[in-house]
Amino acid sequence: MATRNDVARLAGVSVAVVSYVLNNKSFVKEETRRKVLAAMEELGYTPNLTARSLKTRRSGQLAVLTNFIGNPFEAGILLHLEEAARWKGYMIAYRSYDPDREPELLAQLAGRVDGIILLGQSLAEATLASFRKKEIPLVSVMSPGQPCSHIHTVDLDWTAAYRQVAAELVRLGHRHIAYMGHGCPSGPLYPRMGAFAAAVREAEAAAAVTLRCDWLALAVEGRYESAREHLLKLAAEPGFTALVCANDLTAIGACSACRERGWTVPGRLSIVSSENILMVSETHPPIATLDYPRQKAAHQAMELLIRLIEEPGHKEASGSGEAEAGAVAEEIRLPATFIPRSSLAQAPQVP
Amino acid sequence: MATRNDVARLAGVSVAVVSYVLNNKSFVKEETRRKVLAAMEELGYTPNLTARSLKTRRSGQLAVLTNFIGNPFEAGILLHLEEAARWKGYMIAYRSYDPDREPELLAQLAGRVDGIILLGQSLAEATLASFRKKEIPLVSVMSPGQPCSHIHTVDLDWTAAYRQVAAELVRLGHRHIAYMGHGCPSGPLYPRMGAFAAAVREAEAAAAVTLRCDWLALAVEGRYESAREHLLKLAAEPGFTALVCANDLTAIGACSACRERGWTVPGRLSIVSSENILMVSETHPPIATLDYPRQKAAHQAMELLIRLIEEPGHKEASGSGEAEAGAVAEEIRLPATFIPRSSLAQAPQVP
DNA sequence: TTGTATGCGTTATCAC
DNA sequence: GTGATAACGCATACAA
Repeated sequence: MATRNDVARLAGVSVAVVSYVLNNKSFVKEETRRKVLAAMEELGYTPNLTARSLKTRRSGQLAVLTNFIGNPFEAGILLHLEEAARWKGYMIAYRSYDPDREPELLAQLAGRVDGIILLGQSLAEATLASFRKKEIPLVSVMSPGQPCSHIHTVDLDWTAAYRQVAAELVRLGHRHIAYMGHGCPSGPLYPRMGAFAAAVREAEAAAAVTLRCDWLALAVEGRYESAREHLLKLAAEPGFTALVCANDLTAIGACSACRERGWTVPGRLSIVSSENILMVSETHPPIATLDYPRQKAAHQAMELLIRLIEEPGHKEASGSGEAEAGAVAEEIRLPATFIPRSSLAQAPQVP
Repeated sequence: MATRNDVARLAGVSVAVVSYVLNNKSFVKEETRRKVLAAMEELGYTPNLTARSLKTRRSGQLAVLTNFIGNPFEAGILLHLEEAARWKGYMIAYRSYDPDREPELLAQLAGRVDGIILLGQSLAEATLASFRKKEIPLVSVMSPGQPCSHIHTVDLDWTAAYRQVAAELVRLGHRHIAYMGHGCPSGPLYPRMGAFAAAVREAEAAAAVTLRCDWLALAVEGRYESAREHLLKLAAEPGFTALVCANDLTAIGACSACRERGWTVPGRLSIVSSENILMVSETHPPIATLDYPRQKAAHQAMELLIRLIEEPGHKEASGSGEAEAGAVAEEIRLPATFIPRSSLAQAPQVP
């Protein structure tokens, strides 16, 4: 609407002075500053951020990519990401992620965002290379489903977390455990399965027991329905007494499926979940889970991303050459807190 | 990184031709087009969207403002808004809304977004006037807490919706009903209270009965805790047999509070909720609720907003003058579907 | 302390 | 069919 020219004319100064005032340069005479401010006020002037971006090559915007914001877990992370970004003077450009639309990604983001936060998505190497070439840094909250080269990551220390869970299950006498994870290898739930497997092996060694594990991979979406179907399959194998879920939505579905089948929780089946969204404390019974410190994860990721933006060349940019030796991806691992709730109990005696 | 100039040089053409190719002008010689495309490919060129915005005065970005994306309801709307925006070629700039930061709003959004979606927030009149002056259209999904002048709105037809609920409650013998709403008049839950009051009056007239209503206004955040506290207060008044909640999060909290107090649902108390987020079908008992067609609401709002952007002067802009006669705010009302579930039953006999 | 001039990467209007 | 060139609104080096 009103431009810097209009302000300058009204205040009787040059356009440069208006800029100086806007950028709080201290050398502007106080009287001039007041005149300029008055003019801006009168015209209802606001600087055009687009023009500024063009000049400064900084948009002040950060992209957040996730494929399903409907999960309160992801939404909670977005909440805290936005909060952290705002404190640092950035805005969030939210865009859902879909592998089919990945080719467009670059064109839609390049020159519009200063950095990118991934929520556990894995990007094609070609895409990653393009972003690196354009020097758009990228940080992932939650490890990408598939290992991606040189992606900075903030995530829970899943192995340590599941170590606690496995130990607790063993202590309570559970010997046959099912893990309900996610079949889609590009999604954020995938790495959790591997971590659980590792934790189980350690637990066996430590407690000198043998655990039998079933791995249930959920089909892509509709976690509730999938949880139901998979529980049915499991019902064919009567030995198992505990179920560990890769996320809370799945656990809630499993819990509800148990009720439908007449299985008591934890009488027949103990359930332990992961993430600790608000709802799992309000189910019946409340579900034991691993608390994922979402705020801390979001803030650390944001801090890292902004550092990469504002101190270029610090990491990644070795600049020239093909051997990106300097490009060591930072990997921040957060500790989880195990939240015991009444969905977890002693294993029932099996005949 | 690579600019249009680089492409032009490499392809041995002028910058204009590159533009022609990008904009699919048909008059470009096929051979030239191929040369240009090859050059773009080789350089990994992507048009700078910021520069384009500056020139075209269109950013292709739409702001979404909400104050609590942690609620799966709001998150679900965001999801569908993004979806609709994407189909139309727009991106979403997500920003949390906080009355304290409203003054900054204009400066952060002006010139960066082509339009704004509010999620039930009410803005100060001064802010609204500024946006109108800058011709940034604004559509609200859910009615703002406080009536705002000339804001286009898409929301549920709450009066009609609660009419169904009230009739059902009366039919089941309930005569003393509590409504748990939201005390904060600027939030999206506030208008629902008024709608329920109206519906109750109608129900009384229609069924020739007298209903006693208690109104419980929740304190700002932490709905679960608030739900607990207010239920305690209600306990002092033993007569009531039904509770209607303004949203599902509240209802889940209330349900859980009942369990703690040893009140059975629906034996002692029937609960009806509003919104129908995924979780309320998985609680124990499942909670009867009003389904809010989030996708439809989001899509209609987005469609309206984009129409306002792309057909300026159609609405609002009578352009000059003070009497904004043409500025009739559109108000789209969606029908709700009542979802009966087992949290709702016959009223118990009271002594 | 302030003004002038240049360029950021586009689009769009002209000429040629 | 294609090539110069002038804006868009801002930041800033340099001159005054």
